[in-house]
Amino acid sequence: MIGFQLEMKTNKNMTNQELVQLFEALAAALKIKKADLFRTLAYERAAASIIHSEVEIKELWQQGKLTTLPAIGAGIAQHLDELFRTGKVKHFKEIFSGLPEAMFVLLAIPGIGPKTAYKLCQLLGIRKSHNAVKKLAKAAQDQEIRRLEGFGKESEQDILRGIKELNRLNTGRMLLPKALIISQELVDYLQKDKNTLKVESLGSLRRRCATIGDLDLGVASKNPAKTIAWLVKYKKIKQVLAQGSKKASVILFSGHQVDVRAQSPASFGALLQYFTGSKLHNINLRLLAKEKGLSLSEYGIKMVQDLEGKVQRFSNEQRFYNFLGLEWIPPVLRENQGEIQAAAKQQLPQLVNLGDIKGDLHLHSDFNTETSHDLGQSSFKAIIEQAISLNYQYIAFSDHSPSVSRHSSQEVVEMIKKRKDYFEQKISSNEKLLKKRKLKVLVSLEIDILSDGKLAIPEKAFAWLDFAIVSVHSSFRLSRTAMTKRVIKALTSHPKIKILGHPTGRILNQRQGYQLDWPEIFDCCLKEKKFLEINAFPDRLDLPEGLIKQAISRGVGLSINTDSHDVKNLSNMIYGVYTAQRGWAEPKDIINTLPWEQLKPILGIK
DNA sequence: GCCGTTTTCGGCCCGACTGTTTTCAGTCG
Repeated sequence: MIGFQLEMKTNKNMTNQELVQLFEALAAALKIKKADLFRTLAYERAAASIIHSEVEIKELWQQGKLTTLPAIGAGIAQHLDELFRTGKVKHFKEIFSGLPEAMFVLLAIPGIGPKTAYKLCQLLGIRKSHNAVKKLAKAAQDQEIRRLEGFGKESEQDILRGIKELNRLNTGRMLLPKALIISQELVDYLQKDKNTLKVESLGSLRRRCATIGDLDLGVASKNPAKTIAWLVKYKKIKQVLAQGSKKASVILFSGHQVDVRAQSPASFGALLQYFTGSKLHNINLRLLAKEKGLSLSEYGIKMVQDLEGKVQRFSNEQRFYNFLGLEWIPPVLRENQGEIQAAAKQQLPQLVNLGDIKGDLHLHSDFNTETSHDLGQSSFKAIIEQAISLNYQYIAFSDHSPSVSRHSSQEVVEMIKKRKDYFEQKISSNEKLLKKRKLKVLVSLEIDILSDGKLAIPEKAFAWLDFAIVSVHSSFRLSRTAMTKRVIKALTSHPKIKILGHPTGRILNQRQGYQLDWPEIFDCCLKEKKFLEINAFPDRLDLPEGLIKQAISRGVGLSINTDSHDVKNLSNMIYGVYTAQRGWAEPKDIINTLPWEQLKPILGIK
């Protein structure tokens, strides 16, 4: 977790995010108190496990299933039970006793760990959390820190830089496309050096996570030290944070931190594996290795028994996994969601790829539907030309429904009929081209789900639609029960409604999305033959991967759509595909991998 | 404090880099 205040205070209704902060704070406190190292590690693992949980921990508690979560055993389960019953945990209070609350705020500053945070609070007399960062910044500016024992001029500067970095982190992580662009420029630069043999992204970027913190790159190099020397000459570097013979950390003028690791080509496969993570994936891979008497590192694999410590090196990652008796695991799957077990049984999914996508069912055109939402920017013509260049077999114009507050029900019907006539006319005037390029154009609509679950268009208007998407665009704060009822009511209110658009409503870095009872939504989709969207817009990526995996395991079909509001957004499809891959999706799980003739009956089109 | 299809006890990942040190502790990934 970054940029958040770690939580010492507890209550009966703690969310997963708050619990993660609580457990990280507990681990930090245990480190100060020099508790058993492995007990500390256990709390850190519990925090990591909660981060990855798709269900609320409180719900698991209500169902008596706390210990089904990895890294939650009898001990922590008992503490959580006390927490959810009484809002307090006696044992946690003891762990925190005697520690200043301010130190847990300072921990959010990069470069400051538990020991340093504690020491600074003690030596500078910082106790309260609300102004801790401010007080620390002032002490650093007043050059007080360099006079403290164990600190110096450099560490004082580090603290100031860290506080600046904290403010940047608080503004949110980078969206995936931006991270890809910035890293590509640096990849191009690194490839210009004659020592460079190969450059690859590492970490969350290589796993194609929705948001990225720092950028990590790995270089296979004939001379790692020279590669690092070449890197720090990159003209977009604002500051070199650390530089050694194998790695360097730098900050770019854009404010983003980049970590680069260089290694000889003979060990490049091991380096890729090691720094791609995720952390939990690697921990479990190492446990598996250990069972076989092997030890993994970024240099390769060695026999634990081998006193000479000879390391079996791997130039390629595939052989690294094979050596452990596993299929190569695609980076998008390395999130400790059962991929290691699946790889051992040769049962990894055959992931969906961009090339499998045969059409886009959620596009906004510039036809003015007099909606309260954003209109599309591009014309019919521009969009079909782009669809043709992507080799699509079908697209659907799914503009927003007309605003209900500004139109009578009769006006809405007329508007939708007018829109149908407009598209019919456009389709027929481009008939030759569409036929030649085998592109089917559908007239759909993205209909608002009103707060009571009614639709923003009257029943009559469906006559002018081939099918429809429904989405929530308002009243995000309903209770889970009310929201679930609302969505199910809307989804099942007409047979032409086929897809639930951006199902969680999340906007990355901006809002969390609303609460839904997912098992109920999945059941509804199965029973009523409805589909969930994987919205490929980079700040949505919605469904998130965890729910994709659950939906697939229940047999619910999905549709990856770009929700394009401009012709250039059609290329965002790849981000939806990455997200689908992270949710273990195969082509058979995604309805728009079907050729038109097979999709047609699924959408109920004759 | 967690975990186990050889274990219910005895393991638990480890190397790079930095700063302030005279040989190492703290942080990070």
